[in-house]
Amino acid sequence: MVDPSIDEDTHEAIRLLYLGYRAFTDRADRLLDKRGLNRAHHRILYFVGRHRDGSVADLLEALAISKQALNVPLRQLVGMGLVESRRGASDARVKMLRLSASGARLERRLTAAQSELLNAVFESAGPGAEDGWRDVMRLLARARAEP
Amino acid sequence: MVDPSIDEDTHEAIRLLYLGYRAFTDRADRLLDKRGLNRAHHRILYFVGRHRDGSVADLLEALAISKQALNVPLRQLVGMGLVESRRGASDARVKMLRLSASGARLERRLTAAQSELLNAVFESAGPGAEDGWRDVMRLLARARAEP
DNA sequence: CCTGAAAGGTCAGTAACGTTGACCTGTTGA
DNA sequence: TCAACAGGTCAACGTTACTGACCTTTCAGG
Repeated sequence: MVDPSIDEDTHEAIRLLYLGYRAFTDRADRLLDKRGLNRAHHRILYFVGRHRDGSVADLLEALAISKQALNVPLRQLVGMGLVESRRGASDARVKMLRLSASGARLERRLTAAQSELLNAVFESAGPGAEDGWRDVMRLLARARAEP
Repeated sequence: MVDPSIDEDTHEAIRLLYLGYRAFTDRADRLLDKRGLNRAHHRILYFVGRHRDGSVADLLEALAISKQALNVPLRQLVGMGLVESRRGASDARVKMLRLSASGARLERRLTAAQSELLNAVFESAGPGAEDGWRDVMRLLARARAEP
C-alpha cells in the first residue's frame, strides 16, 4: 500500500509541509476573498508595506511577474484607496508606492491572521521547538534553485 | 520602513514559510515541467501511489476538484502509461487506479527530489531541530479552517 | 427483468489569471 | 533635441479551473 523506497518519516515531512502551508495561507486567503482580492494583491500589499516609496520596477522585480500582470491588481488597489502612488521628487517618471492608512490596516490584518496562527503554534510547541523550526526553515529557505 | 505593530521575528517566520515552501516545491516542479506535467499531475501521482487501486471518486474527494478538472490530467497520465486503470473486480463500474512501473519511478523521483532536500536540511540542522520542526508543523497542519 | 441510481466520461460555456507583443505618454539627461 | 527610461494600456492567446448538461455502462432492489 505504501512505497517502500522512501521511509514514512520522510513522507510525513512532505505531507506536513504541504498541509502546514495550506493552513498558513488559508485564513489570509479568506480575508482577501471577502474583498474580492487574491494572493497577487496580498503580495503587492506585503511588499509595498515593507518597502515604502518603492517604485513599480522594484515591485515588478520582487514579484517576478510581467508589468501587464501587475498593472491590473495594482490599479485596483490604488482605486480602492489601499495603495497610494505619488510621482518621485527627483525623477517624475518613477512612482513612489506606499500603503494608505486603510491599506496598512488591511495588510496588518492579513499578516495578523498568519502571525496569530504561527504564534499560537509556537506557544503550544514550546520555545525549543520554535528554535528548531526556525533553524530548519532558514536552511530550507536558503536552498534556492540549484539545477 | 517597517510595520512596527508586528515584530520582526514574526515577519521572519512568515517569510521563512513562504520561501521554504517555494524551495521545497521548486525541484519537483522543474522535473514535472520537463515532461509537460504540473502540480495537478503530481498530486494525482502522489495520491495514486499511496492508495493503490483507489477509485476515481476517492481521487476526486482527496484532491477536492471537479471531475472535469481531474479528467484531463488523469487521462494524460493514463495515456502516457504512468497510471494504469482496470475495472473493479466486484463492481465493474469503478476503476481501480494504480501507478505503472514507470509511473512509480517518476513518483519516486519527484518525492526523492523533495525528500533529499528535506533530509539534507534535517541533517544540517541536527536531530533536535528536526524534532522541533516536526512538532511545530504537526500543530500547524492540524490547524485547519476555523472560521 | 426493469428501472432508478451510481460511477465514470465528455462537451460547451465561462471565468480568472498569466503570458508576449506592440504601442502609447511623459520625463530625463547628455 | 532626441534617445532612453518609467510607466501604462490594448489585443491576442494559453492554461486551468469551474458549472451545467448529458451520455454510457453497470449494479441492485422490487
